[in-house]
Amino acid sequence: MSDISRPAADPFSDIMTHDFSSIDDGGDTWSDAHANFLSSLSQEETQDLLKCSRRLDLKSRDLLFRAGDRSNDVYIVAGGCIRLFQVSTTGKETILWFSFVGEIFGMAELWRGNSRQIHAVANEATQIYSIRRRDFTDFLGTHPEAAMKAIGILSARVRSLGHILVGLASDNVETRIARLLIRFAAVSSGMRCCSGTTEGELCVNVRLTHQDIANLIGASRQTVTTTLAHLRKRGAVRMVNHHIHIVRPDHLRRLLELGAA
Amino acid sequence: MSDISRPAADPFSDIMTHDFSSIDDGGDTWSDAHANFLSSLSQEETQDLLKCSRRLDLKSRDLLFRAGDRSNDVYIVAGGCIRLFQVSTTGKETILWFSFVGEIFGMAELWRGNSRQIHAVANEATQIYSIRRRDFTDFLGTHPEAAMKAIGILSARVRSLGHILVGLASDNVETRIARLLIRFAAVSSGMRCCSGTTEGELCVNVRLTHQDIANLIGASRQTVTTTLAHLRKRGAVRMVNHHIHIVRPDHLRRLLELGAA
DNA sequence: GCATATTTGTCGTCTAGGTGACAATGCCTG
DNA sequence: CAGGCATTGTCACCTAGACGACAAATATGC
Repeated sequence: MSDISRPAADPFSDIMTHDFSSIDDGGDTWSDAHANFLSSLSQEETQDLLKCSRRLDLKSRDLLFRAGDRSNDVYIVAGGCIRLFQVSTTGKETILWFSFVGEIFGMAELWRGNSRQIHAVANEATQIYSIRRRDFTDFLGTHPEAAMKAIGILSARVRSLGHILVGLASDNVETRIARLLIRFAAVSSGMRCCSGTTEGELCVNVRLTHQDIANLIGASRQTVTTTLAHLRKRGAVRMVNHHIHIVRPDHLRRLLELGAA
Repeated sequence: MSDISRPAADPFSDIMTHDFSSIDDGGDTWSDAHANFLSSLSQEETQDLLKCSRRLDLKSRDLLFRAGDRSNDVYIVAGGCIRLFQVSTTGKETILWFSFVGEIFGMAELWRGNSRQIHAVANEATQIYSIRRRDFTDFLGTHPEAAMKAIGILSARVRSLGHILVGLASDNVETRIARLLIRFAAVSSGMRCCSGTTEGELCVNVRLTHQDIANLIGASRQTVTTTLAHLRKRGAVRMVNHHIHIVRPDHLRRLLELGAA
């Protein structure tokens, strides 16, 4: 495996230095949607929250939970990346979310009571803080500031899902890919690229197979391969060390503004 | 206009008696997603919240806010129904949400600061409580219980949007319509149907044109018309007073379980 | 009660993109 | 280092559903 998104030796130092607040992807701020919950808390809050957490270490592809599970914890990514997805009755996998360092996930299912709606697997070697439902709600109850932040994060997710929904309903595959790449570039801009970016280039610093992209945008793997080849031929993106670099961000952004080509 | 979803003379009495908690739509509980925020609050909380609210009366099709607006209020539906949608660059309208009596909306955009992401129009004559951002956040800060409920509602919306997303990515139009109808039947089960339902029948007590349905499920109006005609021919649904009755709910549910036919 | 606008229903026609089938390449593991 | 698995690339084929264009039926405002 390449060194893309390699978990930091000490995940904590990583969490504390992440800050994407200045990246804009035109309209929605991805950094906002993928807000770093943990680093938004004060030292004290962080301590109060993590003191009742368990650490989990996951290897790539390890399953954290599956739909139907009773597990009722909230999780925070300490290092690595978690893929959250749903499988339809026809067997098709749809990726709903990637959770990166510092992000909290599983929160939306706490208030449902019974069971998980989605699947969560480690997209690479990943470290997790696991917090029991009860501990987490207690924490929120006793830390109003943190509760507000939780509301902010859920709000961001609502907005983000809304955007994705609109895109899925009205854009063609090329546009959906363009949007995805720009968003992921914004998320991963915090981690410096293994092989350096040329001026003006954006690095999509996440390990994504064509199948992953297909599952993220609701398309078939073949179409993704073809469309990506097309974007490459036009010089909009290029492959570097098995991940994508956006050569001309404005090129892709124009694609988005124009809608379907 | 027919008497579908006619706002009650006194919206309050309506709000207080609504309770969909027993309706299940198989998997997700629509009633949960469309939780009645207002009636979930205690008498005291309700008073504290509404004392700083303004009442707005909207005629059918009145615009409450549009994308880009600076308006930063949260709203609660006192009577009627609000359509929340986004328009893509190509002019295609995607409906993200319908807010019914008692529901709160606009909340997800409070934490964004700058501007509205979506459009909101009255789907019929509608009464609204409008609460300023500041008042609302203060309210949440001083009423932890209510803050928790807000989190619960946002969580439900996240789950619901996730479901819709998965459906959009992997189901065909017929399945998406079936799912939509069942969900809306569950929501509107609280209001009794103007013309009575036969035993075992469900009434989709919402005013929806084929175009609306198309915008909700990401399809073209023509396809919706055809598919609905098909479902009618097969006896799964029937038209009563210009709204839809689900004659055989289990028929539609089977459709969902099987996935694409 | 009339005129206009909106909604429904039904055609062809056309295409984006799904599907299946392979070969080629690369990668990880024993 | 070899075999196996995952990923990419590229076909040819096919179909769900978009789109445009109507006519008919309804609703709504004046």
